[in-house]
Formats: sequence, C-alpha cells, structure tokens
Amino acid sequence: MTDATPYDPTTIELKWQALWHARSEHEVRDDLPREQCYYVLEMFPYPSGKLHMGHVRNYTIGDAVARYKRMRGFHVLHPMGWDSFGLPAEQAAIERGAHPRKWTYDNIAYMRTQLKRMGFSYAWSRELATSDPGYAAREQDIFLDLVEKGLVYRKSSLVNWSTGLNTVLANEQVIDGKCWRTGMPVIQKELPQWFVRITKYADELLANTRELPQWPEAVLIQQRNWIGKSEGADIDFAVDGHADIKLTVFTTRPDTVFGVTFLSIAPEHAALERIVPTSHRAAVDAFKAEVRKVSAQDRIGDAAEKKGVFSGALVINPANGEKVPLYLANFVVADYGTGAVMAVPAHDERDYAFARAYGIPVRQVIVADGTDAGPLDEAFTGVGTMIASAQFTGQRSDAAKGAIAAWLEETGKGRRTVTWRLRDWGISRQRYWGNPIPFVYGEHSGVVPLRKQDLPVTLPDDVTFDGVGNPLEKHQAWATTGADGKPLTIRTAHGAEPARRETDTMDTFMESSWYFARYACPDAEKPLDRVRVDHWLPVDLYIGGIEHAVLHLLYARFFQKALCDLGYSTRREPFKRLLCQGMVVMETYYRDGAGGKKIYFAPDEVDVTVDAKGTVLTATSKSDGQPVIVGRVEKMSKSKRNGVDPQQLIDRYGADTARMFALFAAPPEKDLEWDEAGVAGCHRFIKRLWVAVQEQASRLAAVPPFAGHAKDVSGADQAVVRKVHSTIKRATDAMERDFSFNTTIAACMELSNELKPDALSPAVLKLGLTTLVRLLAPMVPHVCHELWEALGGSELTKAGWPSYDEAQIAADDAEYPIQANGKVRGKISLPRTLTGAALEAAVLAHPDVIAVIAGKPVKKLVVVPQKIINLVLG
RNA sequence: GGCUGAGUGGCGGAACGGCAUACGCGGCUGACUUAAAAUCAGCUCUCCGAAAGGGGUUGCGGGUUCGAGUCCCGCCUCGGCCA
Repeated sequence: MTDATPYDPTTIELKWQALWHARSEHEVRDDLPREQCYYVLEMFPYPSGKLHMGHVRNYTIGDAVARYKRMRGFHVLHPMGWDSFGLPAEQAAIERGAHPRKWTYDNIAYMRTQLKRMGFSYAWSRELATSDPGYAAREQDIFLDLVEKGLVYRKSSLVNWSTGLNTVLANEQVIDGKCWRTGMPVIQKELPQWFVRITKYADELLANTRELPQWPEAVLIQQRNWIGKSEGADIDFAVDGHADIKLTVFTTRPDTVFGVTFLSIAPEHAALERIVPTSHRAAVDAFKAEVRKVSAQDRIGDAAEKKGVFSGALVINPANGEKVPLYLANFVVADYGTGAVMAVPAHDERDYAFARAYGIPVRQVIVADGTDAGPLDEAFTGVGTMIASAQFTGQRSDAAKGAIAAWLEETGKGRRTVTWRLRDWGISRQRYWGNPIPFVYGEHSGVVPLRKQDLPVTLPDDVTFDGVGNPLEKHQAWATTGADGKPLTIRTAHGAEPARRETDTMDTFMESSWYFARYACPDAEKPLDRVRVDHWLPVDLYIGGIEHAVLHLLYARFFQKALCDLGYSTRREPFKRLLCQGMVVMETYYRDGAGGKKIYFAPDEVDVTVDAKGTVLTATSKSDGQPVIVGRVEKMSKSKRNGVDPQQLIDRYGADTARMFALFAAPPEKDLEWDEAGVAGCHRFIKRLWVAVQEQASRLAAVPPFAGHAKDVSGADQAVVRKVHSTIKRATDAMERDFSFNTTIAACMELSNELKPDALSPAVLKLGLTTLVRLLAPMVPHVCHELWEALGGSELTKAGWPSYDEAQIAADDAEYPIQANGKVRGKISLPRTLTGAALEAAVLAHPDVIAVIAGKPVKKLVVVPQKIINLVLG
C-alpha cells in the first residue's frame, strides 16, 4: 500500500482546466451530422459583479448534461455569454461614478474567471456580450428588417415618470408609488414609444404551445394565459322606440344570450342622452353625479358595491325579441369594451347579485349535469345542457357558444369576435446603456428608419450620469452628428434635410431573444447564417429559472418566428426542451425592529442549539448572546442576509465539491436548500473516493477491470459486480429520464460503500472504482479526470459512459416479499426462471408461505414475477 | 382573486401501482488520541415487548385495486407566479 497524496482540489482543478483549454476540448464543429450533435444552453447571466449561487446551480446542471452527452458520443455545443446591456450599469454610474461600459466589462472579466474556475465546459470561442458593438450592430440590422416587414410601429403609451428626476423609471425603480432615489411621487405620463408587433404571431405562439411536449406544463399554461385568447361575440341590442339606436355588447358567453334579463350600460355612455325618457331623467342624473366621484379603477374593482338605476328604457334581445330593461351600472365603464354589457343573472355572479338587489328576474338557460332546472340560489357559471334557448335547447353549452355566435352573425344580429390579452411589445427605454433604436427625425419629414448602410448607431462614450433625464437625449452632439462626423441629415426628394437621432434604446429582452441563434454562427458577417442556425436550432435543452416563464421565453419564441419570416432560419421554435431549475434557498434569522421592520442576521452570526434529535431549540446572536427569531427558508438575497458567496465555497472546498452539492441536495426543478454541513458531507465523499483510489492506484493501474460475468465469481466479488451493473442502470435511467443527478450521486455513494478493498479481487475492485469515476465525471470532472489517470486510463471523455448488462444485475433466485391481505409477512427466494402456474405451485408449496396461510382459505393468490406475492386470506 | 406546485423521519430528500423512510446531513455510542479536531465502525420513524417478535405510520377524509406515498373525488396547510 502506498501513502496517499492528500486531496488538493485547487491544484487538480487548475491543472485540468488548463489542459482542457490548451486542447480546445470543448469547442465543436458546425458540420457534423445533426443526430450526433447536442445543443445545451443555460440562460446567460447579467454581469452584475460576481456569480451568485443561483448561477452556480444553473450552470452546474448544464455542464453536467454537456459532459454526460459528450461521454455518450455527442458533439456538444455548450456556449456562454453575457446579457450585458441594462439598468444596473447606469445605476452604478450614478452611485459610484463608474462608466457603464467599464463597469460592465470589468464585471464580465471577473465573472468569466469564476466560470472558468468552476470548470464549466464552455466553447469559449463563441462567447458574446450583447453590448459588444458587433452584436448590437447586427441587432439593429435585424431591427430594420422588422421595420421593413411592418412589425415595428410607434404610438403613445403610459410610462412611469419621476417628477423628481424628470426621467422615465423602470417598474422596479418605483417603490410604493415613489421614485427609488428621490422618494418623489411617480406619475403616469404619455410618451411616444416604439412597439414590436408580437400580436401578429399570437395565434402561432398559442397553437405551438401544444407542440412543445418537453416543456414544463406550468410554463406552457402561464404562456397560454398571458396570450389570453378569448372567443366571444359582439351582439346588437335595439333600443325600444328608437329604431336608429343600437347598443352593442361584447360577451364571452353567447351561449347565455337567451337568459338575458337586463342590459347594463356605463353612466357616461353617449347614447343615454337620447334614450332616457323625461320621467327618469332626475334619477339618472343623480346616479351619474354620484358615480362621477369615484375613479374608474375603484368602480370596477372587486371591493366596490355594485350599484345601478333603471334608465326608463327597454332594449330588445335580438335572440328572442324580448324586451328587457336597461340599467345604468357603476361597474360598467364607457371606454372599456363597448360600454354596455348584457346581463345574465342565472349564469354570472355579478349579474346575479345585481338582479337580486334590484328585483330583476333570473332566467336559467343552462342546467348543471345531474340537476334539474329550478330556482337558483347562486349563479351557475359552469358548463351544462342548454334549456329554454330555442333551437339550441339540448346542446352542450360549451358547444352552443360557437353555434349561437355563428347564428347571430348569419342573421345579422351580431359578429363573432376574438380578443387577446397579449399586447404589443413596447421596446422603448429612455436610457443610455442599451442598443440605440436606428431611427432619425427629419426636420420636415418626421420619423424615418436609418438605411442599412448607415448602421451601426454606436453609443457615445462621453456621457454624464446624474440620474436626471435621459443621457442620450441630453447629448446634443451625438443626437445630431452623423457617422461621418458631419451634421446628421437624411436624403429627401428635396435634398439633404437636417435630422436628429432617436434617443430611446431597446428593451434588453431584444438581445436575449436571439443570442442562442448567434452562438451557432458567432463569426457570421450577417446577423445570422441560416445554414448553421438551422443546424443547431432548436436548442436541445435550455435551462434557466422559472421567473422567465413568460416574458423572456415568449419574446424569444416570437423573435424566432419573426427571424424565420425574415429568412434567417426555418426553425420556428427555438427551444425543444426546457428545464426550469428551482431557487437556491437558505434559512433566515431576524429580530423585529422598529416599525415592524425585520432586522436580519446572517446565518454565520447566529449560534443554534439543538436537542438530542437535532430539533432546533434556540438561536442567539453571536455578538450579544440574545435570542433571534428563526425565520423561514427563503431565496438567497442581500436584504435577507442569507446569501452564500460561491467564491468562498470554491476557495475552501474546491469547484468539484461546490458542483456536487449543487446537484446532490435536490432534484433540478426543486428548490435547493443550502446547507454548510451538507457541503462538507459532499467534500468528505470526494475525499474518501480520492483516498480509496490513491491507496490502490499503484496496485491496480496495470490490472484490467473485471470483464467477465457476475456468475463467474462469488461472494463479495459477485455482489460488487452486480452492484456495478445496477448502479450504471440507475444512473443511466436518471440521466435519460429527468436529469435527477441527486439519485445518480446517491447510487454512486451506495456503490462506493460496498467497495471494501480487502474483500475484493483486484480486477473487481478496479471495475468498481473505474465505474464510479466514469459515472461521476460529468458532475465532478476534475477529480474524476485525475483519478482516471491514476487508475491507468488515458482519455476519460473518450472512454465514455459505461454500459450495463441487465442479466448481471439479478441473481438466479429472486427474493419475493410475501404479503397477506396487503401486509408484508416474510420473504422467500425462488428461481427467477419460474413463471405462471409453476411459480404459483412453488409459492404454495413453500413452507414459509404455508406458515403464513396458517390453514386459512386462500381466496386469491397474486404472484407478480420478480416482484411480489400477495395472498388474500379469508 | 386567478393560475400553479408541494405536503414522506429532527433536516435535505429516495421509491415504472409491488419490501416506505435509499443516499446525505444532524444526533447518539464506540475505536484511535494525553486531549480535541480529523478519520473509522455501529445505532438512529413510532408504539408494545427483557428479547424473539408484533402493531402503526407518507397533511386530513373518502374511493378504485389483490395491493396506493404513487391513481380518482372532497378538504386542510404552505410556497411560487400573475393582477
């Protein structure tokens, strides 16, 4: 036995990182058969300063997949880059005086070293930052293509306006309705803004959610809700005695039109002037005056009391010619929809309450399954069978929706309509650190797009950041100077015309909507090279946080479709499979401070005592010895003071330990609770593996691993050979099914616990150790590469993922638990080859089974081969 | 309020409808040590029992099934996202 070299993660990790880099091991060609290729991508980070634990987890998952796929023989594209435009760079400029560009690129430089120190196997040659001039310029190129396609337009829209700073605020800069910096009120102000016509793709975005089987259902549902397609009808109601006036209502429930017993109208509705008879004027005017005191928002809110007044007029239901009263209602607003609503008390909760309050009849037209029509004591809003609805009686109400809408349209009484919740994408930001929108304003011609040959528009460097106003807008020279350094002009039929640049920059979601395609062709002169984009897209596996379920992922899906229509690709969906990892959470400790504010304590500032079982008894501050409150386990954050710095982790335990814990403590989709002791446990396991190999290395290096059949050996050797095969099977299944690295690691720990050197032949021990090293390599690559070499191996990735033999997992005899009436009563061994009647006979003849039966009648015998025996006894 | 996910030991978590509590953490006991740390070995859901052994247990209540943590129905609790 040789003395083991101590496990020194830093030395090993730096050594292998340098080797991988020198050999360009993680670069990949673009011209290999697609079925042998795999594109795994993690959502790229915003370069905020340093990596946080959420990054470490996200990227470790992606890296383990990338390395696993390489071991399975795939050519893996695994790129990384930076989402580097954005607000924090400007906030840093305001607060610390650092130029956004310098701040951003310094951060990138530091975070890049951190990623490399983690040993992530990125194809660094493809790295990009969205603030790079090359990337931004090509995005402007695409933007002009979008303009050409009619997918960009300008209109006025509300923004958050800080009265203190005279600037537009992002939603996250508005705190309790006040400016984040000055505390001054924020008002809603109309500004002309640029919009991208995502709604043009609403139908396809919705329809394709049915064709993404490898996306989490929760994300697809959120996207469908966000798109919010609702089909309904506009229905025209004539006003009795006013042949020339009709009131149009929009409804999503045309199936209830025969149940209309009144109509509600907004008190501000223009037609009321002519409709209301003199007999009712006084009451109507009084009601209008009362309503005017309350804002529209408060009127339609859930809390407001639903009030109304009879207008004195009747309207005619076009479905059945019936005359029903018209009510003014405070919950109907003139500029929302058509300003009038058909009311069906039997099938709408709000209408029901209103009808009960004003003594209006309730007429049921849909009955719930398994019930009869009868007096309702609440509205029935579900699906059922139509009654009292002319030719539609007897139909299912959900089917009748379309049928009635179609009938109304055919008979000229209404129109089928589709409405969407999805709004066009407002991309204007009144900021410096973003991609300039390539438009100019001619003195006379108004707003025109730049010509492609005048691109790119680059950001000026000499900008001052005082937080007041938009730095670009204040930069006169930049806004009025052309790329040639001369005054900016545009060409018109009448000659050159002075012009001024658009000073809005683009929403950073623009950049993150196509970066994954650019990775496929990072050196392309054009924005994208279609052949290579189509080669790599769709991304086989995209990994990131669930917080991007709607916006980023919807914008990216939209952009990809638009890029197809611009001729840059033919792949209409960008991401084949989506994995949303859970948050990294940590315990919190706090005391209640003044004004109900919690004062948080970092976990390492707190002493915790536990009882004999490990239940937490008390927690006290280390500084003053006084108790603190044990809070909930929450997402790591600065404000809660429960963050753990990955750098400290790497310094103390090494990258492999950090990676292992990030994968071991929970399956990828679940939240991961950070636990220092658990990290130490992972470190111990790696050390044990290290020692086990080092102690045997010289003895085993030249020994070929056992290659025979489990049946050829006996005792501990046989058990280990079987365990090796079952471990490989478990690990392989876990990777192929759902990337549950936690169970893969657990299986490896089990195998490791069985590798007792003294009890095993060298060949079997070598098989066990090499298997462990290969199975763990995607997760803890550095130490595995080192140990693989120590065991006499050459290239670990080429050695590949081990394969297993089902036949070597199981012994000749199968263990059968015996259940009596579903309860386990014992275990017997029977030959695995037995099945059917022979197996049943053997079971009934077994002395242990006879003992369990104990003379009682066997009413039924269930024998599942290789699994279980269940006796149903009388 | 709408949508959505989850409830399994002291904790993180395992378990194609087939032996619940794998693996790790924590805790306890022991070995090594002058001692501690590190390391190693054993024990560690709960109740009855001296033991052998037996009963119970996957948030609660029903159901389907030979058999349910897993499937179905109804509740309760706690997260997440959206307004």
